[in-house]
Amino acid sequence: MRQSQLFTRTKRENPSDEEAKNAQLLIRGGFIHKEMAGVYSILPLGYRVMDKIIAIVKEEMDAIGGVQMKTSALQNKESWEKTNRWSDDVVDVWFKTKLQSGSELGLSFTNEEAYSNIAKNFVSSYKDLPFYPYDFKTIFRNETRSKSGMLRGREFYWKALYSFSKDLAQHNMFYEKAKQAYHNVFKRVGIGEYTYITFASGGTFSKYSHEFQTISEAGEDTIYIDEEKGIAINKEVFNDEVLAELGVDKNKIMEKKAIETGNIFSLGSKFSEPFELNYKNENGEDIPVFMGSYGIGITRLIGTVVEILSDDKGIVWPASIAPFTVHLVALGEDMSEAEDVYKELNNNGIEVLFDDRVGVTAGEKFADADLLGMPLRVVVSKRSLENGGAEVKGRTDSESVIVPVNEIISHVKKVIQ
RNA sequence: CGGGGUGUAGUACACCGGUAGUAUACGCGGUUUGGGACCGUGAGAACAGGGUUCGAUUCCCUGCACCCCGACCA
Repeated sequence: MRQSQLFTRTKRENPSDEEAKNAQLLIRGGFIHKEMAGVYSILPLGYRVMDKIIAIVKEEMDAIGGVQMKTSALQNKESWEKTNRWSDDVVDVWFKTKLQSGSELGLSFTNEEAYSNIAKNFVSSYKDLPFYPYDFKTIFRNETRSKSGMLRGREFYWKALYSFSKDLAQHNMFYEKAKQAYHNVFKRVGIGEYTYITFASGGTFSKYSHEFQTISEAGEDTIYIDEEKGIAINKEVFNDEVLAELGVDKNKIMEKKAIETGNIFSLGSKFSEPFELNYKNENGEDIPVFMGSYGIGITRLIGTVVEILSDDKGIVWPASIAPFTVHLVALGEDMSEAEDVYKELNNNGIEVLFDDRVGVTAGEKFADADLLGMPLRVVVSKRSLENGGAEVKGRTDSESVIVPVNEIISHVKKVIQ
């Protein structure tokens, strides 16, 4: 994409109405636009990041048997009354509205009811199980206080997968696969080394749920990390008994603030019972389906990556989710050589943002490249050509290297793999 | 929802009970051309309502918006 065609502009200064680093940088770079507190529109650059994260999550969900679908945002009252979650006294984050007829509706704040309701139409025998539908969806929560930019919004985008199994054993097999898939996701989006599977409160059907907590001062949760075991314990369940059960030495743990970037949860029959979501077993008996839920906040993940991986110059995108792999910067009036490089990169399937803006100084282009955070910066100018080609620099490198023009493609491919 | 703070050009900030200023961004002209370069010039602003006052952007009240702390986060 040509930067001259990108309608967004970078801003030199932080917005006065954002304190959170992730929101400041994303707004300054033109990745998002704030509509109101806790509500952001995703601009072209931000959309490319979101798109890549979605692709990664989709791949991992498909790999463990997930089947993608789409549940509706508008939800009818009846489904939620079955589980006693319609009343504002029980759930205080509802956004509700009405049809012209007067019927009440709600905007999805989660998906259990929607999926249970759908599954009821298709489950009748143990032979129908298990299955694992999931979707990406805008979720609405009327939070009393949104905060921290993209980390806690009133409208956000998530992936929710639900497992429908015949019993605990079948459920557990998938649950373990899901754990691994989640590890894969966080590793692939570049925050694996900061993210710990964390034991948290479990509810009726399992002692623990598992959260994926990414270490960050911007986080709302406090966790205790056992580095050796590679696990953590959420403060909400932290006590001597839990420590003993998990075999964690109290003297070897670190207390950290963390962002809950994902969670997986055994639901058991909590939802299948009120929906009478049963199947017939081999003996013809009605048995409630054993459910599990698996969520990842996509927009929260974007904020988390920025929160963790940025530096004082701007954002540092991991190559896997960067809007573009290469930020091609043309300096000087004669951009013909840069144009050729741009075409060549495109022809080789390398995603490139081409700073072809006329009359913008070198310093400004460099500052923008740092702020926008593409993994590789390639400068083509009179000087670089005199020096033997293009200057290639990784976002976090301090020095660039000269690469002959005819070797740029192979060099880029080698660096990003 | 409790507490605290803030609302002024697109953005970030000043000042002031009596003509609202600077930077940046933007338009135009020119000089520049490797880390947000420079000169000239132009356009552009007081959250809303009420009150006090000769006069309110400034002081007071109410509302609204935004930020932060806490509570909440099934």
